[in-house]
Amino acid sequence: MPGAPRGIDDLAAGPGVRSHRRVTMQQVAVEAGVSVSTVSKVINSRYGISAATAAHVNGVIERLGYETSLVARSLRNQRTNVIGVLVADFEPFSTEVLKGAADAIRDSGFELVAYSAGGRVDEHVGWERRYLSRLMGTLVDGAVLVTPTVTDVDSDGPVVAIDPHTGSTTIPTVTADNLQGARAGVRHLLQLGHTRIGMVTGRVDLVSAQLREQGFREALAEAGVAVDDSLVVPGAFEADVAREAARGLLGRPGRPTAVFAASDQMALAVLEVAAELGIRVPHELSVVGFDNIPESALSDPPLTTVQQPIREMGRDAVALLIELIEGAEPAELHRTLGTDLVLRRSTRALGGTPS
Amino acid sequence: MPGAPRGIDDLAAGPGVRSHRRVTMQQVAVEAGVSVSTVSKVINSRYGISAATAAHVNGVIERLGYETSLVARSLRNQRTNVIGVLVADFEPFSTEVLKGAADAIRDSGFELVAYSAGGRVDEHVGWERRYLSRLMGTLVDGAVLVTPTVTDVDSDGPVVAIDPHTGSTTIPTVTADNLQGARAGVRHLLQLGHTRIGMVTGRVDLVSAQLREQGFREALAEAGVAVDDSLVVPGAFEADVAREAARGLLGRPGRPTAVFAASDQMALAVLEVAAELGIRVPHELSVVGFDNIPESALSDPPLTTVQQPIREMGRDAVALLIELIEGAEPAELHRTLGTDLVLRRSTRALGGTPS
DNA sequence: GTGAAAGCGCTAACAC
DNA sequence: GTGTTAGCGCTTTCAC
Repeated sequence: MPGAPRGIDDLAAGPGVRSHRRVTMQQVAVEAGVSVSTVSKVINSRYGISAATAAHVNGVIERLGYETSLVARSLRNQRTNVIGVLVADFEPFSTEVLKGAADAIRDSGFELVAYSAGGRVDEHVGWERRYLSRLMGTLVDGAVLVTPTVTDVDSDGPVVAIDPHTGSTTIPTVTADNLQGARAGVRHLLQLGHTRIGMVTGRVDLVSAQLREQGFREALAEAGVAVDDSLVVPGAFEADVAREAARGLLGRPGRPTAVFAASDQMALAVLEVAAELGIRVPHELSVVGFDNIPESALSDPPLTTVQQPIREMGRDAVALLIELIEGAEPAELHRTLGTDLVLRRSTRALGGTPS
Repeated sequence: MPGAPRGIDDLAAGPGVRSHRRVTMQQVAVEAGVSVSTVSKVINSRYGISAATAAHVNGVIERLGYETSLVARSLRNQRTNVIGVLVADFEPFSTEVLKGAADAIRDSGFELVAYSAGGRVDEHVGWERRYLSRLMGTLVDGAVLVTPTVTDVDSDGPVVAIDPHTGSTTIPTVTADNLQGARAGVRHLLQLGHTRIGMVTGRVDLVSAQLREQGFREALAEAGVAVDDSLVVPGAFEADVAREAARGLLGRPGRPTAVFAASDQMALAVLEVAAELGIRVPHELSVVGFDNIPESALSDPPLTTVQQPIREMGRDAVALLIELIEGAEPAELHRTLGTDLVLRRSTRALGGTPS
């Protein structure tokens, strides 16, 4: 019984009838009086279509406001020309990465889609794996994993990790020179005469966090300063956690004269806590961060920090991923970008004269 | 066969041998010795499956690491349980929105995907329309448009706009009380004794920008202060443009004693230019922003600004969208959230004594 | 309880 | 040049 009021039926009733469902190629074909495959060929500029037909079909497409369904096309083709970026949450670091990724995507013919675990990372370690298998090969041609919670992803397509998990051996990575960076940051503190230096560490499962702590320890050892482990507190790369840690660190007697935080977000938290406790920065406390996120330049005082080229990392990761997707053999599968110490006003010589 | 950890390769014994492609339901079915439809029923917990079969199939799924293809499922079902957020670029405002959206998505059963035009908005006005028709009804069940470049979207599904384009009549919107907010900001300046007040305006095609300018003019009129149109300069909600505008505004003789910027990003740019020109803030220039993005609290001096609950706007937009998707009749289709003046240190009484 | 078969919207052989 | 046909991986009647 032809009782179903479906869009296609409407259209079959006569031209010009617009239903509320999305316009399909089928409808374009009927409306243009040609076959679906002809429409498909017109859309994809395949050979073997007369100019007149092409023009006519394009007219109908225009008139009906037709756009190809990404999903249907993806199911049919193995290629989708979409790159996915998987981030745990939208915060300053991942946002910078996203900007870099967007830079790299420009004029590449790819589109960019970001998936967020919504900050629920601790509850769902390994969420990337699930997302990856549901998307890869169908929705995206490849993916960039930002600070992933998993080591190896047995993915069905190219994957590049930014700031990878510890022990990632197989997947290509883009990362900053965390060891050198941390060393430089701590050396700076040492040169200013500080010896009682605290550290707020990052997410223990990330290579970057481990290397930053290692750099901290090495710089201290190099200067013949013994590490006081009670001054090394966990911050997990999260502002809240870092704030708590900073309270413990700064609220106690014999507090450090300087703090190295494994990320700017955490360094900013240290700054806040210092203000809260009436500890003047840099007069009574020097603080060095890591990342050089935009916010670090705007803090009071502006943060001395180890800059890593986050945006460039996003750009490189996507560029590398595209090479992989295109089947090229990239020269290097593990790219490490340099870090620089950015001197601002949150550090100062121990016992220095007031400015 | 002992010691074969590659489930997929084992399975490839039959027809359709393709080693590295994703695991399909078909493969699970073969491996489990059942039909595809049975596997589908197990996955979707449909009735009519024996506990034994379910357990067995689940075991195979586990072993093979199978995950359903989002694309294939989307093509078949009308529902995808995915919500899309379309942003022009990843910057502080849209990122805050994204965070709010992520909040709202939690435990809703929906997933969140962000699409970015990659900052190429000016080149591609109306990009949302294209994305929308390619995604809606297939990839996403609904979408949130952040500061869209288009008025009406003849979309095939629910759409909610945050900070909409001028003249949007049909689509539901979530927005802040821009008029009141701007009035409050400018009144604050007037109360401090300023009368020569400049303004850096926003993207002219956005309702928010227009209302902020209107609020500026109304507050001035209300105080009996004539608007000097040469003091109203376009900033387009972009830091670069605002910087240029600020240079013109502050570099000239007879510069204003106060500036109201239609966004924090632009206010921050004004701060930078002031520093560049050696104009001390707030001593020689008061600055009021709009948004209260995180960065505004960290500037030097911290920015006095009109706060709009960006994150909440993201949350509300998604909540509203979900109602729409679920077929509910939302009580209100246009939600306006309150704004508050946040007093920090970038404003000061005209001719006030040094602190 | 389970399987066979149709079909979502699209593309790519291959016919005509 | 253009149409016909066969699926991509999945869900869902409807038989058995």
